Amino acid sequence: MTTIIDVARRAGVSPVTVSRVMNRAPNVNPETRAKVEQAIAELGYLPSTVARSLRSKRTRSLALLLPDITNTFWTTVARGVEDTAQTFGYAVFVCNTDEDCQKQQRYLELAVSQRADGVLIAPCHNDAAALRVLRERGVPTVTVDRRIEGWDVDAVLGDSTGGARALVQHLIALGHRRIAVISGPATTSTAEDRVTGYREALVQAGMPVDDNLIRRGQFKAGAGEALARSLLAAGNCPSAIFAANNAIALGVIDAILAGGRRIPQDVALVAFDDFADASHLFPFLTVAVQPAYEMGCAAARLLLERLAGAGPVQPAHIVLPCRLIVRHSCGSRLRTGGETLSLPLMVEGSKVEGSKVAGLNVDA
Amino acid sequence: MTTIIDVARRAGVSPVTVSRVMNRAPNVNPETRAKVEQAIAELGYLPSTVARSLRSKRTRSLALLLPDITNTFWTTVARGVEDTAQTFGYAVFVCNTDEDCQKQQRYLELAVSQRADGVLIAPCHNDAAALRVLRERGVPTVTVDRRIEGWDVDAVLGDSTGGARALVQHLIALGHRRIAVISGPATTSTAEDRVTGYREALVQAGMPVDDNLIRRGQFKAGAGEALARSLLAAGNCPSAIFAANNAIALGVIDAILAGGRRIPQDVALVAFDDFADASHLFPFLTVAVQPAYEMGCAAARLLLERLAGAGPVQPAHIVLPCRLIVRHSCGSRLRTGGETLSLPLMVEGSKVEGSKVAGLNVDA
DNA sequence: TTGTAAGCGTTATCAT
DNA sequence: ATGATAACGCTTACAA
Repeated sequence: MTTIIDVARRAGVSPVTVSRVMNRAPNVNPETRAKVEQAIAELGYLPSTVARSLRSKRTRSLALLLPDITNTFWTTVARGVEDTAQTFGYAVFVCNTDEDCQKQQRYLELAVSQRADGVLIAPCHNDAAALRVLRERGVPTVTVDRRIEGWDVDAVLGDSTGGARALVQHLIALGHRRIAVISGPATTSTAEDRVTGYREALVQAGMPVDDNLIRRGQFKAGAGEALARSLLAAGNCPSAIFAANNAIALGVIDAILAGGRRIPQDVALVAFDDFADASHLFPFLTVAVQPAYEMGCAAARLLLERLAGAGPVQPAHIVLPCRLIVRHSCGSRLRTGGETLSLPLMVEGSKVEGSKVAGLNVDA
Repeated sequence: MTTIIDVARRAGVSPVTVSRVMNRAPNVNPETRAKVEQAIAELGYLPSTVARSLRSKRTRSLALLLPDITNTFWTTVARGVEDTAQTFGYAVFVCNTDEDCQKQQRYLELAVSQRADGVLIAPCHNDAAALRVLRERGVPTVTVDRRIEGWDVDAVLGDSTGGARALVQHLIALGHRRIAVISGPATTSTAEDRVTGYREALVQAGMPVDDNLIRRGQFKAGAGEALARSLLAAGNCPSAIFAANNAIALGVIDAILAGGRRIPQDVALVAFDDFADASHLFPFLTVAVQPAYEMGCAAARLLLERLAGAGPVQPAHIVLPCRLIVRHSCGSRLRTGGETLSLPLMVEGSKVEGSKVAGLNVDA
């Protein structure tokens, strides 16, 4: 493969000069630059990032560890990260952890071995110990969508608590008095924040919290279905279910329909996250949508600022608001449309309570 | 960061010995190995793949270029590739080309710069010129889902022609006589193969082929919607539409419903590709499902065999069969289930004609 | 079985 | 503005 030396010879200069041209150094004679650029073009020279990285100690690459690359929420986050990174000349490795801490550990070690300049991660567990590999090496890190305990690190989050509260308030406003929640693992902040929002809505409405209506499992369709089945099989079936993410919602839909029940006539359903292009095909589903793409952008920008030595001194916790999309469905006929409400922006713990969401009272 | 020299010092051996231990070389004294392994553990040493790659001239990484990372078909392919690659100790960079040849070109150059050992690509254009960067450098390459013209390279494909034929035969068997197809760009083999299958089904049934019912655009929801709208707006509206992939199908659904029509009562719809977890929510949609995960696995395995110096001498063209999932829907009530038929396996042009699919005659 | 020496392709540093 | 030199961290080739 062509090297910088081949180019240098062809252009009649030293390798260092070629390097300068490649790196847009200012102190190069325009004529020399032209010669070199011609040689580069003629030889189709593409520099080895491997050699470059070894010498410069920067790879200009980021690692992005996601729990489920088949979930459009995560792929949308990934696009935000990639687009932003690319703007700054950074490449992104996307790694699929499958919510599996072992797999995550392997990928983290890989990221370190690859000498990624920084890591973006939706940790599969909120214990900071899992990120030790990064912490003890001082690898710049940003968590996405999830907080961790025990390491105050940059984080970009959706407003899980607020979104959950709004969804449950919506159900309450519709008259539901027996509402269940099916959430993710208790070891992820996102799952627990959504349960917290659920509780808050009930308490604020002066309703009792029945722990039997709070179920936890994986953020996966299979788990959602199993939990919903057991919930529906038990006596005193809830009139509404809040699914803590889109994958769970899909499973819940299965479970409800499999039991011969209808949505929302027999069991109402609200969910966190949307279903991308397919969203209009769920006319019955009111959802709290996170700004996935923007979350990816924000996380990448934060990380890149750190790498550039800029950025806030204190670790930043950026919380982006969710959009509540209220969908109506009287029967089962597919119908598009719905109303959109924006929840207020929240940054760094400056929670805005109440909001117009509390005033929701849309007919279903 | 800890280097091999630190480990060597700590273990009281030379760096080469550490290298031997890391690489599981056989000629290392068990006691020495133990010492070294302990030093590695104590220091938490993770070797630099950057330095390793520079010296060994192998990065143990593959580049995977996909047109749309938010489409579950592609993410499923990606998982197949990753799982297989990981088994062999290879990392995978996933790159999102967005069906944009310029973006693809940049990613190819990046892949070469990164010195990826091999490239898996669903080319956004069937002209081999776009892959020149790879070809002229002898980078081992496998195309996925799409063929290219002008470079006989390894390829792993779904049976687009057969799947399309089966879908259209299904519509014909149901009595449809005016069937439209909305396909992808004419410059992708997949789009054209599906149009070919469509034509074949019509011709075999002795039906006329009306070029006005053949529309082409992007493999995207927006394109599908626009094309379907213009199709439905024209006089002599088709009674059925064949959408050449899942993204197009979503747009078509939009267009049909927006026109106040129902599916399938007013306009029937069949599509290539499924919708992953959400598939059961499309009770009206008969689809030809490609074995996406297996396609990814097969492509990765083929590439890795090449890298290992094994594999067939001639470029291989592996064509995997599609599953036809026939879904029924008399009304608009959500209903799960359906029938599954397997199309015969096809490898390397050994097309199996006819098959039991021709005998399809399921009521809708 | 272990070690020494050299080099992979680039860039940092210093010199001119 | 340009070049000479060394070094990044590892593995290959060869020697002991």
